Amino acid sequence: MPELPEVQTIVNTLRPRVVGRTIASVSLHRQDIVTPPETDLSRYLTGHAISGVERRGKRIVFELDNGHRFYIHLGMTGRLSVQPASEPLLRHTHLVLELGSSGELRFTDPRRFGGVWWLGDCADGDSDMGPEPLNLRPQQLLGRLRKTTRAIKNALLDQRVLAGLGNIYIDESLFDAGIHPLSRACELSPDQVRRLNRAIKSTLRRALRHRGSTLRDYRDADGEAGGFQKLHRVYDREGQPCRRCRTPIARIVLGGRSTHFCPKCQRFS
DNA sequence: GTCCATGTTCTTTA
DNA sequence: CTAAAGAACATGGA
Repeated sequence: MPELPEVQTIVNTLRPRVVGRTIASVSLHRQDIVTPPETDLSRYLTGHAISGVERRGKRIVFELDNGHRFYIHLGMTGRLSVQPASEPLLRHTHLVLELGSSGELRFTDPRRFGGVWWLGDCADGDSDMGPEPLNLRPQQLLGRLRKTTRAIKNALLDQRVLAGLGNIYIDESLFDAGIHPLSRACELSPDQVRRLNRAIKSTLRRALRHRGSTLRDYRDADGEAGGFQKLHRVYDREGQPCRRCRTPIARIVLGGRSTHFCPKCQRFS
């Protein structure tokens, strides 16, 4: 469910409700969502205040008053919500942090592709991730894309190339840039890369303005759905007319994922 | 029963 | 050896 716009919206809604709060107690219903596996989360978290919440790629990074950090990744179906303790727990709620008068921070994830990663005082846990797409220079993008012969769609799915894009926003950005998803990353012209860089930023900014896309599960920390799915131009629109030229949107499978594009607006080159 | 799903990581192939 | 493709993970909805 979560790509950069959804994760950022969750962070924005979470922040005012958890920053400054002290974790009174921890209940972990499944140890197997925690990495490293033997981490004693309860011992590390109980009694500490949350001093900050930030997004890095698709990760939600929490900082404690002692400088220790951990992050939550939502995988495909993960949700974070802040609710009064009196609200019934959703099924598949794996972690609950008791925050006093603020209520409880709950992590729910049916498919369990998500989880909690303990970083402790480790300075960086993100050396394996690419740069943030919202402050990216076209020259940087060109430098990273030039190193791989993969289809541009597959290259952009790789979080080591760019951090935060996923299946929806890649399809939407490639449409905006007029680039065919099968184009080899290393063969894009400097002009195409400039257009792609602009398209990624404008797509993400528009999605952020609409608080992300809710296809099924996604909700922000207040339980609100996003609205950007109504503005998708290609994602999940197979067979429907292109909003620019009326040609039916095509769907192919790339990197094991559905890939949507307009065969006329995104010519193969 | 079938196929599909907003993601990542491990394994296999070339 | 490396890069890229494919399978696997777990659950639920159509």
